[in-house]
Amino acid sequence: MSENAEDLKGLGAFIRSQRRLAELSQRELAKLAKLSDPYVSQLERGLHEPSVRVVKALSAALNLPAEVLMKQAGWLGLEIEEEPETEAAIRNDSNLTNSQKSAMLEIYKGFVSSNETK
Amino acid sequence: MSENAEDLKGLGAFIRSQRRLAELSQRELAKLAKLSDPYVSQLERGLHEPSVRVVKALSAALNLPAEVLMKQAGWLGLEIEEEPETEAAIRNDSNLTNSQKSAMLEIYKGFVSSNETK
DNA sequence: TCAATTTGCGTACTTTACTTAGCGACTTCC
DNA sequence: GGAAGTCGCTAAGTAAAGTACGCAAATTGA
Repeated sequence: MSENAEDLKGLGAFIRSQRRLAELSQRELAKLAKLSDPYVSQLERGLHEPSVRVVKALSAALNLPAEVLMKQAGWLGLEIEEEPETEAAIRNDSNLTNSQKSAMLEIYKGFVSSNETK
Repeated sequence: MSENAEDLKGLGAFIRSQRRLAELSQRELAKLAKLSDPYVSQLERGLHEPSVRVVKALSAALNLPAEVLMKQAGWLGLEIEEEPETEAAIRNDSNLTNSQKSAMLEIYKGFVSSNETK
């Protein structure tokens, strides 16, 4: 049945990437989420299935909705949205002026197209 | 901070009511969900916080969407909130590399904070 | 009436989640 | 040259999740 071992590795990799994006060390994230740092290390390598308590603490520390982590863990059916709707998010963001939106969209498109020609 | 002790009892009571609604004994439900029957008994009385694996197995056995049980356990926000969420969209965008994400996030935060002091 | 099952639960045990302590491989700074 | 800090990780322990076994109080049914 191959099991959820793959899901665990996926979740771990996701946590690691989000932690690095937030520029946090394992110890810093552990402190924010009130966990031990070796356990964060073990989770990132997919050695354990975290409890819901832990997932909620991690998502809070990483400023992510808990649903996103749960979905990564394969715990939630896809009924929770979340597509890479970056462009739409920028356009709909009331915290940005129109010219700021244009600037970000241009930067974004530049990044994406430069990646495609890789 | 007795905290989630109430949530646990609520979840247990909910499981029990759903099980009876389906006309199942604890042993039958346990077999369907591949659990031991004393454990089902313990869960219904709120003695333990089940893992996600167990919640999923129970919801499948009871023909309920997992989200319903998770909400009963207080694990899920009541709905999919989502504000602007531009940051989350950027972070989740698989079309961007990590350094590109960092760059866009920095630009974005710069815009937002400059607007606030206006 | 009285076996024979079935119900839910107490208890002791195993397994897994999670922590405390510490190691080796870098850095940084004197 | 170090000392001193930080990084991710291993190893060994504790605590909590989950199971195996059995018991007493209901049911069923002859």
